[in-house]
Amino acid sequence: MKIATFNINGIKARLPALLDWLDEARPDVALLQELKSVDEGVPHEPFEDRGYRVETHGQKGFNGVAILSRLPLEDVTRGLPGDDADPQARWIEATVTGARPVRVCGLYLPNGNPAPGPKYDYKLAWLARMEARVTELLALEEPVIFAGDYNIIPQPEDAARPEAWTEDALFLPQTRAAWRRLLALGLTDAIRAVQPHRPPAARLRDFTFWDYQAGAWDRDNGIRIDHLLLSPQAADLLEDAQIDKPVRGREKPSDHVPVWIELAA
DNA sequence: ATGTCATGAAAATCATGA
Repeated sequence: MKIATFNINGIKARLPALLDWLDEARPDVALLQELKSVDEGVPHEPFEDRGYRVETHGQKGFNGVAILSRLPLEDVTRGLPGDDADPQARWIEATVTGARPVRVCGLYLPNGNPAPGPKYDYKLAWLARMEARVTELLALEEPVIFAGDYNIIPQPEDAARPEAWTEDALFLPQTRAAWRRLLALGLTDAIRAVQPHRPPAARLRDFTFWDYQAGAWDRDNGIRIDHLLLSPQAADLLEDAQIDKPVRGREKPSDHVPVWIELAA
């Protein structure tokens, strides 16, 4: 089972690039973020023509997440539990069944800038709600995937220029501490789990986002903020994890690229 | 620092979010 996450930065603007990538990458499941559209604005036909069922959790203008699946899909839920008054569409779950069932959670974590401030407070509160939901799902002792745009740079080696991010909500100590708490619950960072051996001082350059501004892509001035975290039972099935970096260099690209895993499931 | 992009409301520019 191949599961991908991709922040597309607008379903309307990105449809051609998204379909080109789907046709070549052929993931069984694609978790999309930043639809920037209501549910009714997401076309189904181009995906259904390719064998994908479409489940969306949209919002006008901003945010919005979706699950595309070529495998049987059930028990779809929308919204991150823990605050019924939160109107932001940033979380969707479903169970997909290949050789065995896998619970997939697609997430678009708040950016949090400027920090400090109310937006950063929302990011930290959202992370606390996510910890609670992760804890619930881990108790099932089943394969579970938490994939999406985390808006978290976990470590200095996840940025080309870490010194430029020290005051940023994506890299502040509290943000990184919340990331470490997630891992401490028992989750595995898929990209880091399968990377080839490198010397400790190596610049890893496994980036997933390059700003549109200031020639960031041309300079490879990127950050790694799109992640797939795996429950222990999912990590046991992990066969591969890759970043589709060349997608960033194509025509009319998103500022993020797809990241995917292959599971023996 | 920003050399950008997408969206929506308002009305062919601007505010917002990233």
